[in-house]
Amino acid sequence: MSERDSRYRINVVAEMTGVPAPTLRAWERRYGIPTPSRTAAAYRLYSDRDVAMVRKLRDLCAGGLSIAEAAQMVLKGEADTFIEAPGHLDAFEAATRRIVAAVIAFDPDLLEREVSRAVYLGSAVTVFEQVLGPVMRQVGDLWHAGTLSVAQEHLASEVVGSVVRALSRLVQPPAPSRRVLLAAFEDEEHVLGLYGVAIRLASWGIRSVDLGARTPPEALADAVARLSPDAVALTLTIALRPERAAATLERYAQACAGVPWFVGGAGAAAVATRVERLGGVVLAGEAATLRAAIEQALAVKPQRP
Amino acid sequence: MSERDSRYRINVVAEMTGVPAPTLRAWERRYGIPTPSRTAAAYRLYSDRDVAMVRKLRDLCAGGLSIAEAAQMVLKGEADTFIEAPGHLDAFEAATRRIVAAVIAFDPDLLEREVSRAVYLGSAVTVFEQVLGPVMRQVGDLWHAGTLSVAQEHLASEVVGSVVRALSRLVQPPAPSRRVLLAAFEDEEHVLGLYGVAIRLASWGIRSVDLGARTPPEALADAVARLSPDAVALTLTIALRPERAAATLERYAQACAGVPWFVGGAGAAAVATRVERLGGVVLAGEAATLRAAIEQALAVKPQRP
DNA sequence: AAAGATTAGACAAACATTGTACATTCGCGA
DNA sequence: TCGCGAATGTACAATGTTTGTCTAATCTTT
Repeated sequence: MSERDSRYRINVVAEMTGVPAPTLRAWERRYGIPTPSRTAAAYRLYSDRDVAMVRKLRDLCAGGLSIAEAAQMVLKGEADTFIEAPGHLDAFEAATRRIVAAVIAFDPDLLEREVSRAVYLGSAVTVFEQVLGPVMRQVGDLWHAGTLSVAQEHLASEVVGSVVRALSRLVQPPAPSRRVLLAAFEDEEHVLGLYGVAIRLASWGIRSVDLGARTPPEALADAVARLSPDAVALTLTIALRPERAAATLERYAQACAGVPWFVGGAGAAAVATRVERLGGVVLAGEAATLRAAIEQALAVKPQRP
Repeated sequence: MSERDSRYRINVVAEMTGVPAPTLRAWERRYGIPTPSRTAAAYRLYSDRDVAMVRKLRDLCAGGLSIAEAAQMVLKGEADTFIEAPGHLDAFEAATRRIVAAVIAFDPDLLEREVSRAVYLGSAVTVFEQVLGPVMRQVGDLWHAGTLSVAQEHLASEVVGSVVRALSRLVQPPAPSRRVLLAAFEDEEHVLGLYGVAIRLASWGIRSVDLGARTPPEALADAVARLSPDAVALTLTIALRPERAAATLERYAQACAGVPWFVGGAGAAAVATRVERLGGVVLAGEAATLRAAIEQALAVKPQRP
């Protein structure tokens, strides 16, 4: 390559990779990786290769490995079977891109393969938050932009949806734990977010019961009455019809009578004030908000007897 | 498949499987299963095989076995033969009844448990045909009869649907094989039958690509054009609006231009004559018809180049 | 002189380990 | 129907490991 290898000082590398300088030194001291060259005055000079190595280590760690194992892996050259990131991307971004590319190419086999592979990239929560969630967001965007056909969007939803659903069932904590009821508003077809919530809840030891898409308020009321869940989470990505929004929300609020309830999803912000007036909680930032809200809600109501 | 020698720390495994870390240690101590390798500092390192083992134990427990029995079974390698165990019809019927009972009782935990247990009763096809299919039929009937609430129907669909979907993905034959495109009519929400078809096709070595619920004819046309499948199978359980039925069917028929296409499901009989006039095939007795029809259709069109 | 790098060592938080103990739960015989 | 004992998940304590960060003293670059 005619590319003369540029050299970076440690703080530049820290900036580029997000790994603090002291940590970089610690990695070198403890695992001997990377081993940058030095100036006459012993200042570290990282080559592009070194930087790529740091990125690889960082990604492997994010995937659940310890730094010691990651280092060993990279040293033994095994890392490439595990992650093939084109240099400047981290593993999750790369996986996301490959999956979206498979959707664009309309290649179901490739899509299956890439999605299955992504599942091994880390814990369920990580995979959902870093890969499958973003994939569906991008697919949605591309679809709205007219880049993707309806068929492509369907295919992506089907494959990714089924994997996420399977993941969410796989990680369910054992039975005697608190339970959250999940459902989508009526006319709401998108339930991927619900599975994401289920996965996150599971990682905090909370089970979820999913009623799925298009759950009418009467059904929700019925389920709440019979199951007495510790909370209810609803997803809303579409826009409620303005003239009926108030009535609809009220019916859902009544269905949740006495149980903490949350509304999340892209369409939640639009109804935030109404929801709050009805005693519900709107999940804006999702992950962070959810954690706080759930903790607060479940702290009040102790473990079921 | 590629042998991955990834190694996971105990907490990662706990999150992946939903089995708490202390329990994992207890299982290892008491039943010697799994026996993860150790780091120099005696930290447990679980391989993918170990993780799969934990999942199997977990599932077997969910299916009603004690952990001791499950462990013994997995150790002796019986867990897989157990799958093909003697299929007395009573067992299937009993499982069906227990699952329906769980739906009626509105007990999500019991439902999960019974469904998980049923999965180990036989091969994917058998389980679907003998248990999960009948369950959904009965649930549908009970719902129509007003015995089940909407919430109960939703819950059953969600749990059974996700299991069937997972099954159908699990049994997909390897890539270089003939391919059938599956989709539901627009406005059609019930896709369970499609997964059943996918499972059956898989047992004959045919892959399927699923576009899922509410696939409009344009999307189908797009998918047919891009994927050139060997056949298309559509599901219809609802009644098409009479005044639009002819036009709708025609659009779907055109979407399938040149490819053998089938219509199945409870609503198929009602449009049988029209479908046949348009060159499609109606699947009446389901299993038997499907086999014959598919064989005939795919015999004409050879393996894709 | 100020900003930034170097080393070595120390430290604390997070996480694992083992062994023991405890509380439920469940099946079985009384 | 009542308890008894085995089975099983979980808690606790004491100890050890891993790893990011911090400190102090010194040196280089600008």
